[in-house]
Amino acid sequence: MTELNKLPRHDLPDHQPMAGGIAARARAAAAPPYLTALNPEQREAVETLDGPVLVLAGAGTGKTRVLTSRIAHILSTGRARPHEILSVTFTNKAAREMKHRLGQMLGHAVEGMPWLGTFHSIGGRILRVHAELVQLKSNFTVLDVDDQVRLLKQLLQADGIDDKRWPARMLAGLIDGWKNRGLTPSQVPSGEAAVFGNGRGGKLYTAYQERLKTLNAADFGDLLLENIRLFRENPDVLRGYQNRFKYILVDEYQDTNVAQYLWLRLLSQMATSTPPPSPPAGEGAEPRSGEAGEGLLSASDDPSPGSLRSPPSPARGEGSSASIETLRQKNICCVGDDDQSIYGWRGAEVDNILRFDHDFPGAKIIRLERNYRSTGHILAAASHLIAHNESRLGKTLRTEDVEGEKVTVTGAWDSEEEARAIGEEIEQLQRAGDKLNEVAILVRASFQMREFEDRFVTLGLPYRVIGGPRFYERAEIRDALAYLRVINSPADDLAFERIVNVPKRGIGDATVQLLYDHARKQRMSLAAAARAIADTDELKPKPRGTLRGLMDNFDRWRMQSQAMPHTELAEIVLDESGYTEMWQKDRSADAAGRLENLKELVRSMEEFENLQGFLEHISLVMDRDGGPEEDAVSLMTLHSAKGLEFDNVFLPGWEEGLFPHQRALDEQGRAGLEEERRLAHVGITRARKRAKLYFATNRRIHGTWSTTVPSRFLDELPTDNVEITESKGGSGWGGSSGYGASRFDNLEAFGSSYSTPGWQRAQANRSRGGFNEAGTPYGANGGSRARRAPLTIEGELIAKSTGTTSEYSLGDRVFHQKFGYGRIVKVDGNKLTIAFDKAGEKKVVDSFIQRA
DNA sequence: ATGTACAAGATTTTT
DNA sequence: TCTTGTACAT
Repeated sequence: MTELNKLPRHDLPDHQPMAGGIAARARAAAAPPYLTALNPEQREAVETLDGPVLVLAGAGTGKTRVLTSRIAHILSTGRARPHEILSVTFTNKAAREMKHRLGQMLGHAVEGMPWLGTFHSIGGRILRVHAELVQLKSNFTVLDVDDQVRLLKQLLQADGIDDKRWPARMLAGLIDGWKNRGLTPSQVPSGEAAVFGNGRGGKLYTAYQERLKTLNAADFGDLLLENIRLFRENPDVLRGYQNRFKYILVDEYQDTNVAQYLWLRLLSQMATSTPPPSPPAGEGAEPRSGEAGEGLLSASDDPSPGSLRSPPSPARGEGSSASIETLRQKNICCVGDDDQSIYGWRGAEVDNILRFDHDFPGAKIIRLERNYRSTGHILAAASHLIAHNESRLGKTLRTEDVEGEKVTVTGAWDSEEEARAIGEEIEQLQRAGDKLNEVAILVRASFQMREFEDRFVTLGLPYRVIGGPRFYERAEIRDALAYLRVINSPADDLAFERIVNVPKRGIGDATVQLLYDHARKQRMSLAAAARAIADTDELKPKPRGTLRGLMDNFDRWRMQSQAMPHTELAEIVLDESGYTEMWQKDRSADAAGRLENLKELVRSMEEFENLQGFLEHISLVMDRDGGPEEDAVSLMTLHSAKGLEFDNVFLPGWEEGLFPHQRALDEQGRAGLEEERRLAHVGITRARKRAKLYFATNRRIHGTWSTTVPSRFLDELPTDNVEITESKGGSGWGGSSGYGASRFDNLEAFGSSYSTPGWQRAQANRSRGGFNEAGTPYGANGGSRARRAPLTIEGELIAKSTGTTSEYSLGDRVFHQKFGYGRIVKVDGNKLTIAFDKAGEKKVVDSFIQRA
């Protein structure tokens, strides 16, 4: 308890004024300031340090503050040292915010907290340390979505699957989903594995994993899945981490998926729970991820078998088995809000939070229900709306703030008028002295943004789009990174493929396909294949020359990278490859900006010690700090608004089909509707002072105008807290008649149609697969393959000279697709010289021939 | 190998 | 409506 006490008052978060006066000061002398600033429920959440704790924190109840204070408290009571605390958040943004707040509270002590980050970044770190145990090299590359899809495209092509009917994106989504649910290839339910027909989905998943190993790569899902496998197969490693982390803190627990849950469970050594009671969904409900997680567990070695799988003991101990006693119940603290779970569509499992006390017997559940953010009307409206959800734990948020302004609902003739009306209201706020930084427009789908952008441009109103394409996702940055990646790890196929013809050098699809065929057959990387083929007659002289030139360039750069600072290397590479030149010649409007971005990239490399370190950072963080912000309206989707707050929040597009989104309804049924409602709840609760909802009667969807109907969510708002206003867009309509007649147009008239959701059909079509036969553990098929496929960089060298001896010998009669029949006259490793009957003597690689 | 013409399809998004 | 990707011609 040292520097914590010296905390200056202004470091305390601002929306929750400290109780003033002498009494408060007296208390402050007794307790450290990070505790006195808390209300009783928050304080309980901070001070309950022993055993598992679930903090059910509603919107705006200060959950981040609870987490930071809790860490401060752990440290100041000397229960753990900074490096013994594991704190995971859901996004980088949240991790940064957390670090920032802790920095204010703890000063430089934060530097000693290495385990503060996201699930994936921490999983990635653990994996790098133990890479050899999962058959990777520690310099493995982490594929992003784009790489992932391109790799899958190759696999599909090799398998003769039409990308039209079964796009690689779809397969990527499937594999992602499986990984989120903690399923290895052998555990994918057979029904789901059959998606491409004939169990092909599962086979492709296996092939994909094999290819990743060959390339010494992992995708984001692997960061956790491989981690789980690592822990399972190496109890000593697991034990090490279990001992290391004395306290585990989890933010946004409602958004954790099964893989994250399993990872946490292993680390915290919790008792195994039985699956939640099967949902009352009726006929043939699809297997939900909760069960899938159990499948994973039972299929492999649960560290604590038997006794714990029997019904969960609600109370700890209870005279039952000693094994529970011996279980170290970790001090895990999860913070979340079931009403803010909005990522179900990508595998988040609300059940995780709903069954917390099953997983952690004796868990203490603390509710934070005092909202410090919103005024009375706003909170009441949001609460009333969310109360329509059936599956929730239920919290009653309260505020001691003033009633404030009512939530407004405004109808507009069309989306254009909606934009105009909002634009005008914002200008009015601006005139009244409100900061634009305190204004946000939250849309359901990103296509809605365009109209607002157009409007703001004409008005000259400064705005910023949040969650647009990020820095590291820009094409030029990814290209530049690809060059660096190939230098850093030559086996990085995806990077190689990306830049092999950028700038254009005349190496087209045909050449790449040839390389790919060879690489796949030989189980080597594309770069290695390029090297092997560059010496043969498979290619025409021109592409062969360019290819060899490119490989030589890479060799040289790789050599230089040892000798010079990596920033300098980057400049040289971009220059000599002709990449900079390409953009300089480009006459389009954004070329200059791209060049600027490239410079920015080189600048940002300076912070890192070497290329390797920089690339590692990129693959895990892929994020950029926004510079200082000038005063501007924020425009973003509801999803990216989670965790933010603004004085004034505009919520356009509350129409059936858009919000709730039709697709959510079709695909997820009631669950989808409830998630949409949670999204609506999140939207409204972002507002501190004013929440303004809009709906348009006509909206252009994909170019064609269609008439829309106000969202059912509008009808679910409490009348007392809502005011129905007229559109100020002033384009004739909107005044006297129409929507004003009843509450929102003729809502009642079609209200009954809600009850016939199309989702039942959708759900019936789905497979109700059980699990595959308890299968081979993950990676078991790696053994047969490893012999011929040297994993990484070494593979290059082997392919280049000898090592792999050809299975062909002198004099063999062979056949070649292009050159026809011939006889082998020389063998050099896997390179053969063949006298062809028609084509004469050619050098080829053995993977292109077969015995005649 | 590359440029152009047309068709299809178009939530939410982090790592 | 507009973007993206694929088929076709150069």
